[in-house]
Amino acid sequence: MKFFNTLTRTTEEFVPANPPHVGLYTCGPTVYNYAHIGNLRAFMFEDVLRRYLEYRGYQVRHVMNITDVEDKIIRTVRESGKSLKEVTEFYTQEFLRDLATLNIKSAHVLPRATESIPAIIELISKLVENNHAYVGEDGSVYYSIRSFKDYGKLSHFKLDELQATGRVQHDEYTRESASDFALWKSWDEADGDVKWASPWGLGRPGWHIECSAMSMQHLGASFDLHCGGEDLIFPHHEDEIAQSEAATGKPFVRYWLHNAHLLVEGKKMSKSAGNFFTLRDLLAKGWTGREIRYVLLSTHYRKQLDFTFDGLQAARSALQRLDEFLLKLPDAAGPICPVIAGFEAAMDDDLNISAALAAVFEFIRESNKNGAPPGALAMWQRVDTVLGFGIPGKASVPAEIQALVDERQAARKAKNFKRSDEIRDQLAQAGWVIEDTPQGPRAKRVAG
RNA sequence: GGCGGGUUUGCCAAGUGGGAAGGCGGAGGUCUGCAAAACCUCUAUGAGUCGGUUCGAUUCCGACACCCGCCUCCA
Repeated sequence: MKFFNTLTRTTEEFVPANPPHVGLYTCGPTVYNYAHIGNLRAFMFEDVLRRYLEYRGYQVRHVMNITDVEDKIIRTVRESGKSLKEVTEFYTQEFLRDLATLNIKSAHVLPRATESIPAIIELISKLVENNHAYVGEDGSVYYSIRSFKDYGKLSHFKLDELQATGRVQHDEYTRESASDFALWKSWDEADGDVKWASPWGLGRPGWHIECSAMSMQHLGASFDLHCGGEDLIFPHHEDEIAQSEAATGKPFVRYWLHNAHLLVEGKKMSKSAGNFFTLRDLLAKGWTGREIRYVLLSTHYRKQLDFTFDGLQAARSALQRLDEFLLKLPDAAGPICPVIAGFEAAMDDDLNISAALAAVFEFIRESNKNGAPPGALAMWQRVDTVLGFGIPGKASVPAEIQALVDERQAARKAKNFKRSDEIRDQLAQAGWVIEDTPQGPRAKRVAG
């Protein structure tokens, strides 16, 4: 199995440090608002990654942090008059619900930054002792980028090539170099009750340090996989490497995987453009979690994805065709048939989902034409542990619906087509479609 | 300015130095009392533009055009 490693910018064979165990850390949400569809693409990619690793027999330990203390959260707390805990707990639960809607597997460990303060302080202390960090006048602690000679190895930026932008100059904190970043931010009045005691006085952790502390706490000083959106490459992940490796002297992460962002209807998602969607927005428009799942995972994770309503419609049609196929498969009994040709080869190749889905649809067409191989349903159950679309139940037709189907069939036999068409309309009203197949009528529930 | 990605059929989207997957849509067909549903078949002599290398390029190299991302707390 091969992955494109951001660190080397090449596609490399994946070899875990300690097989069959795999340590996977994925950067989680900052819980001050609902996740939007762009956020969810990242979690979808990570879900497919994890599921495929498990499919391949690895025992994955998946850790995803919840960032529950941060500037934007504090602003929300201040503006809402609620407590930090109230705000972050609410959005954390909403986030987990979104993941469930999309059938994204929950991480095994979901550490919160606010529950990891001791580990964070310990890590910062180590960096201060090592002279990789220093305490500013106001009691904030900063990481000294110049102290880490490999700084820039992930993003491939050179320090002197970094263009200073407005944000650097506007920073309210004191530090020696504009590019140094805060490990610990000293408390001020605007922070309200959000504060913890530390060797440097009251304050709160910076953003990057929490991921270093929590990932190493749960996965060790070195682990296999670390993922996130491509925007996190710099500075977030670059800074994580600097902090972690300066503290431990060991290589932090072996494979870095990053997903590209998405556009909505060809444009960058923004509230002012009116193309900003949360999952609840899409559900309210009548789209289902699995349709959204299909759209989000069907484009390769390193390619920019254009999220459109045409795409959702296409996903709906494709899934209907898949469901139709699965419903006609005989129940599994006996041996499983070989996995769809090409599926694993495609997924092994840096999760080439497009090619994998192409293999799936070729299999469907071939099976429709010449009959599915025995054990196909059991095989699909295994494939679906990766795709996560779910397998439609052989829907039981309610008795009153079946009675109408039978009555219509009797009317047809008696050539009473007026009556049979009435019943057909009636069934349509109730959300059922009749398929008159050579084997007789079949009632099918229609979506929407 | 620095670093990086992209441009494939109506839309979405793969692979590949030697006649371009797959999905959606569209067209035709099978089935049907008629439909619908379902299924089958077909649907890019051409891959942003111009050069080069090669027996041969969509695939390699070089220009150019356009689009996009990152450049200090946005997945």
